[in-house]
Amino acid sequence: MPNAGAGLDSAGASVDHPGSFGRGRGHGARQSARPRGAARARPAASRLPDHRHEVPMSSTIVRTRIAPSPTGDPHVGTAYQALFNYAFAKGRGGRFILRIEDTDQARSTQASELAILESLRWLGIQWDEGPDIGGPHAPYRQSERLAVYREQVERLLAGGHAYRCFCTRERLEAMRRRQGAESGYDRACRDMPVAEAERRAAAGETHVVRMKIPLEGDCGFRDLLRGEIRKDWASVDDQVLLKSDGFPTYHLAVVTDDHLMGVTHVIRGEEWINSVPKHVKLYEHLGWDLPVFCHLPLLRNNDKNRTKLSKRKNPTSIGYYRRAGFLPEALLNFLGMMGWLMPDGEEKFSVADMVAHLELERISLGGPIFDLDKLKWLNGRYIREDLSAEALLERLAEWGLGRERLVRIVPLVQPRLETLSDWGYLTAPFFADAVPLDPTLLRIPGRTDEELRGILQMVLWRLGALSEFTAPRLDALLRETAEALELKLRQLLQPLFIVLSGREAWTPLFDSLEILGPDIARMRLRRAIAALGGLSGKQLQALEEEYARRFGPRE
RNA sequence: GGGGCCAUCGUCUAGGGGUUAGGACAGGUGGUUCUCAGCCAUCAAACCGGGGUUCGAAUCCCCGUGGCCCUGCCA
Repeated sequence: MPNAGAGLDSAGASVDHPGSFGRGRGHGARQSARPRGAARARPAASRLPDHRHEVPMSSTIVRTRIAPSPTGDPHVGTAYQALFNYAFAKGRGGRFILRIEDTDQARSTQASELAILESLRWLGIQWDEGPDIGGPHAPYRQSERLAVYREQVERLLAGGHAYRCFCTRERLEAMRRRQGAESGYDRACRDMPVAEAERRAAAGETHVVRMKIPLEGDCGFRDLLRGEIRKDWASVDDQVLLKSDGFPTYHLAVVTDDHLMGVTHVIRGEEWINSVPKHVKLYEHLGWDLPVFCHLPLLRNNDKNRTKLSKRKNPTSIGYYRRAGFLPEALLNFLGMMGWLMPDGEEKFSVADMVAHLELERISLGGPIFDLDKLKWLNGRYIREDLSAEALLERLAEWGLGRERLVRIVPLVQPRLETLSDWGYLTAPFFADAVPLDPTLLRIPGRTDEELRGILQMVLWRLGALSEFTAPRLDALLRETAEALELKLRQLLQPLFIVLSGREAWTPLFDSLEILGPDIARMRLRRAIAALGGLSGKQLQALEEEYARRFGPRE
């Protein structure tokens, strides 16, 4: 039993009053710190409603948020975090907020933001405040709140808690090369006289603003699932807060917005634990109360080392699951099952069940593997247990058998139909997830299998970089790709027909690809590469270089 | 390299000082069935290792080991 309250950083103590640390008398207390068994061993009678200790101020309404970064396809990890934040807030009569963290100007795109919102809507996770519907703390897009962050930066500078740093990227790179993988920034600008720094800044010299991290001592804070966590300041970097483009980094933005938006519970991925000390320090310097921190385990790949879920090894795009025919309620149920189960152990449960029964402290901490087999089983249960034939028909239409989609397919097959009954065979690839694949058919004359794998990988990357998945764009992209790879168009397209349809001939590729959609198309490419033997890390690295040479840098 | 976090069947998990360590997916076998799926039954399958505390440790503590994450003007 750690000596809880005593050693805490002063800021840390403001989460709860010291009393909530020990599992003192009777009720209340004990759920937050969970040094093994402390929380779980609590008497059943106290399980129910007592959550006062989780809220900084007892009168405050619970507010949680999902804060995705619009830099790619909507990720199942985002849905996972959203689900727990949503269920927790709703279970406490609270509010759930959607905030867009688009502070990376280079990578953020509007298309990605729209796709993320659309994916969450499809899942049925409804936010109470967000960039599309507004709310009392608008705007909910960080790129529109730059003045807010700048104000905090000024306060930090004025208080001597931050400093301007004029180091160039080149210098930083050289420094990192010199000191290897040791701890971060060498703090070269930390002791620059303020007058000099202000003069240079006023003269328009580009610079960033960094946080002044204590040189000694340590920081303690509490995680709802793990109890107290301590970290030496010596292992914390003088983190950049404001980039030279005037945008904040995650750390400044998240602290500022979580406070200003009244977020009471920060429920997010475990990957952030190491950053909490910086955040704690910012809360302290800015004079703000800490929220409750709750770090959820990371979803893992089904590989030997259980690495963090990645699109390299797993479908991670919500859009893929949608197109592959998973029901949103099954996907949510499955995500909810990652680390948590209903109190009675039932595996099939709805979001409403979760809202009614979720207790964050019952989440298990081992990183769960996102196991497609179990997801399929669960999805099957929903299909056969919850839907009448009539309702299923409805779902099929919504999914991919609706008139608006069929209307697009008909013109492609019409020239190829001898009888109406050819329809089924010809269009089957539009309505499948995977397609039967005979790898022996996959080849490009004059190229080795390894070269073919590389070509498919580069096509995969190119498709991933395409902002608009439409026939004309695909046409242009694939012609350009063939040329860059020194292939005739038909040499490139021929294997693509096989990869995408499982056949040597199909409906016209560009149009078909558009209808098929990026998620399924890219999945089939990945499966084909795997069927051909896959690519090693070394090969991928070489391909990245070749790709950069031929098409420019990726992402 | 440094730091943080984590550790029950192959997988998701229950159990948190005394249990035949329970359930589910996947796998095996059998039943039902025109086939398959489903459904039912059944089998196999786990407490990372070593110390300590204790009458008793999967459970509490320590040390290992392993895994993950962080170590960016990404988030």
